[in-house]
Amino acid sequence: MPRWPASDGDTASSVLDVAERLVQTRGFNGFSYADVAAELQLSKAALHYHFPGKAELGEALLVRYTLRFAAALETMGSQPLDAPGKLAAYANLYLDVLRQDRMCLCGMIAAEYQTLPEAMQAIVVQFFLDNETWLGRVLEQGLTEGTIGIGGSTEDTARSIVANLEGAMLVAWPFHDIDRFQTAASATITALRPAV
Amino acid sequence: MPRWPASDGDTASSVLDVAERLVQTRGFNGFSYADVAAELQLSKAALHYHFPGKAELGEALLVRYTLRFAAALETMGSQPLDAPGKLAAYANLYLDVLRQDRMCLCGMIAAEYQTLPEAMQAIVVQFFLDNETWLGRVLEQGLTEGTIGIGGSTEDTARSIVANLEGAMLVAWPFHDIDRFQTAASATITALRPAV
DNA sequence: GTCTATAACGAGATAGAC
DNA sequence: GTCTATCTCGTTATAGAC
Repeated sequence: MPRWPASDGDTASSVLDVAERLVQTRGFNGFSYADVAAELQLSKAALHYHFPGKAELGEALLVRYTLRFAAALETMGSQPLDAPGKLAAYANLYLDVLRQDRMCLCGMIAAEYQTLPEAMQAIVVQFFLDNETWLGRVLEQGLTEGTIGIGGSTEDTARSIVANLEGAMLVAWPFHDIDRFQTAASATITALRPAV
Repeated sequence: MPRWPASDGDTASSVLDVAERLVQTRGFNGFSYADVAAELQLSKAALHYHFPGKAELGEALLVRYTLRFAAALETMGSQPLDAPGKLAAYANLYLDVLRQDRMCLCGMIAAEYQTLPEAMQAIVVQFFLDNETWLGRVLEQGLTEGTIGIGGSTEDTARSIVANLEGAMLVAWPFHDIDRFQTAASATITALRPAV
C-alpha cells in the first residue's frame, strides 16, 4: 500500500480532480494534457489511456460535476429547512467554490460555450436548467409557507437567482474578493423576503 | 479610392474590429492571429506589424472598448433623464451586445482572468470599477429625485447591478436567448423602484 | 505596409514496448 | 496502466524581400 501516488486507487478520478481545478481557474481552453500530466507526474500518453481526448475528458468532468451538484441539491431540498434557509444554503454552494479560489465550473465554460465540444455544450445548458428547476421548487415552498415574496413567476425568479449568483461570482473573480460575492449574493437572497 | 478592403483608411482598427468580435464570441484564448488574418485576407506577419504580439493586441482591444464604453456612459449620464431612465439605458447597452450575438468583452475576459497578460487584467478590473462608479452616481441622483429606492448603500447596489447584468448575460449566452437576459435584467431594474 | 518563408514551441494524439 | 518516442498540426513570432 504505497503512499505515493496519493489516491491511486483510481488514477482517472485524480485526473478529473486536477483537470477540474484547472478548468475552474484557467478555463477549458486555458489548460492542456501536459499541465495535468505534470501535476500528477504522469505522461500525457497515460492520460490518453483514461480519456481518449480532451473532449472526452471535458465531458467526464462536467458529468461528474453536475451529478455531484445535483446530489447536493437533492440533499438540501429534502432537508427540514424553510425556503430562505434553502436559498441561503444554495448561495453557500457558490461561496464554497470561490473560497477554493475557483470559478463555478459551469459559469466558466458558459463563457467559452461557442468553442466547446457539443457534448459539453449540452451538459452546461442542462446544468442551468436543473438549477432553475430546483430553485423553482424552493420558491414554491416559500410561497406556500409565506416565507418568501416574489414579484414575477417562480420560473423567472429562479432564473434571476442563478444569473445573479453566477454574475456575482464572475465579477468577484478578477477582484479575488469573496466579500464582493457575499454582498451581492446576500442582496439577491434578502430581496426575496415577503412583503410586510 | 478603392472599395476593398473596406475601411482601409486604418488597417489597425479593422484588426481590432475583427479581434474584438472574436474575443467576445470565443474568448481571448479561443482565437488566434491566423483567424484574424484569414478574415481580413491579410498575412499573420501584417498583423504583427500593427500589434507586436497577442498581448499588445488584447490590450489595445480592451483600451478601445473601455474608452468607448466610458464615453457612452458619460453621454448617458449627462442626458436629462431620471435615474430609472438612465438605468434602463445602461441595461440596454448590455442588451445591444447580446443582440450582436456577443458576450460583454469584459465579462468574457473576466472568466479568463488568471490566464491574461497583466496589462489586460488591470484594465478589466478598472472597467468594472468605472461602471460601478457611474451607477453609484445614478443611484444617488435617484435617491435625490425620489425615483429609486434601495436597501443597502449606493456602492453595494451598484455592484449588484453590474453583477446581475453580467450574470444574466453569461447565463443567456449558452442558451442564445435574449429573452432570458431581458427578463433577468428587467427584474434587477424594477427591484429599484421606490417603496410606496 | 504587406508579403513569403521559416523558426521555435506547444498541444493533441498515436504506436508500440514494458 | 504507464512509459518513451514520435507525429502532425496550430500558434506565436521573426527575418528579410518587395
